[in-house]
Amino acid sequence: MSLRHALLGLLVDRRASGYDLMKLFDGSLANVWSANQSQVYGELKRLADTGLVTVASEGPRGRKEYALTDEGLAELHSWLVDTESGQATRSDVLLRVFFLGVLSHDEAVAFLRHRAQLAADEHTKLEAIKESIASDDSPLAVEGALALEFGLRFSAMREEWANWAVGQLRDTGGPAAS
Amino acid sequence: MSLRHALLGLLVDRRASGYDLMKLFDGSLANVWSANQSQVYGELKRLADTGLVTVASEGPRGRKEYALTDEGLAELHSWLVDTESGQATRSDVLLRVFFLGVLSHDEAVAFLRHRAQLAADEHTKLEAIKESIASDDSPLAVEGALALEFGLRFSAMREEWANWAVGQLRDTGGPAAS
DNA sequence: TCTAGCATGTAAACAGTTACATGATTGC
DNA sequence: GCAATCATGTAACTGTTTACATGCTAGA
Repeated sequence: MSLRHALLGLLVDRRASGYDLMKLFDGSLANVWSANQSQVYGELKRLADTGLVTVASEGPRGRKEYALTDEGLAELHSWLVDTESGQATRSDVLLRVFFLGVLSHDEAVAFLRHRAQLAADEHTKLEAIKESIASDDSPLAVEGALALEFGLRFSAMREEWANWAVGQLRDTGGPAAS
Repeated sequence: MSLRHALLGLLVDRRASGYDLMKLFDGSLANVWSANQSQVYGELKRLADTGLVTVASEGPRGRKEYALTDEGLAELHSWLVDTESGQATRSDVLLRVFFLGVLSHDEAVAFLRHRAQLAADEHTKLEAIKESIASDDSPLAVEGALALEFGLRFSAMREEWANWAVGQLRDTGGPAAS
């Protein structure tokens, strides 16, 4: 249950309404976590019921501004420090790779080339973001830069891997070569 | 909904019962996708209702062996070729990285070092798997090798990134340095 | 006035996890 | 006979998505 912690994290350095938080998800956090409206409002209500956040003020249009409580900060802290690990890796793409044998050689190559292209596109997109945050001095800049670098390295890795994999298929004649 | 396609994929080169499929998930596919018993049995029933698989034979203890139908193979094929992309990246770890500012410098460093260690451990584990599959000549060996290489590159990348990130914290004094 | 954007919520469905429940068969 | 393993299923709960529903308010 990380959505809860994402909300707590966002409330650390600002108060915000559900609406504000949704925009933050679509903005700064988009490459890392996503959430939709239903989920955000529901979770905020639950967080308020549990006392991890409070309704700090109510504005026009029924706007409710939420603020983090001490309990909420404590919960966030323990989640951050917590030595979990039980992440059941689930990769849509690797699952497809596993069944590449069902495709013809050409189809399999096209699949991998497409993957390489998607990774390259993402890399370009992240480079652009890197340029833009280099100038401004927003909060989350330090942590954002760490996450960004992860994305850059990951997309580069994926592109290299996909190109390597195309070579592998060529060498072996490929799975189910027609 | 990839579980459905994982099942179809596993049924391509063998017939299997729900029980067999669960073991396949825990075995060959464990690093790529996971599924539990309830899910497998439920999905198989649904697949049979839709005609994507059939009950090929019934054995002792109520064992039902499922086989892929032509419709099932067609569905698998179109899933493989399908140019999706809309994968909402959700990274538990990067989410934590984003909120690293809540932790003290030492805690943040410990977090990243732990990440580096986990990645290194995974790399070691995958190296061992690579040795073991080099010898035997099972089906899925070609595709499995592609997925394995992805895992090796990814774990190496994660370890390098985490170590780099520790250096970044040191340079900047770190978020919320105490 | 009217549109765009602010703002919150509910309902239904799907996906996935955990726990419980049952019973047959094989091999020792 | 007993234990291990084979084999299937149900119920309850959590998380996520999609769609629907409602209404206010600021500004052109």
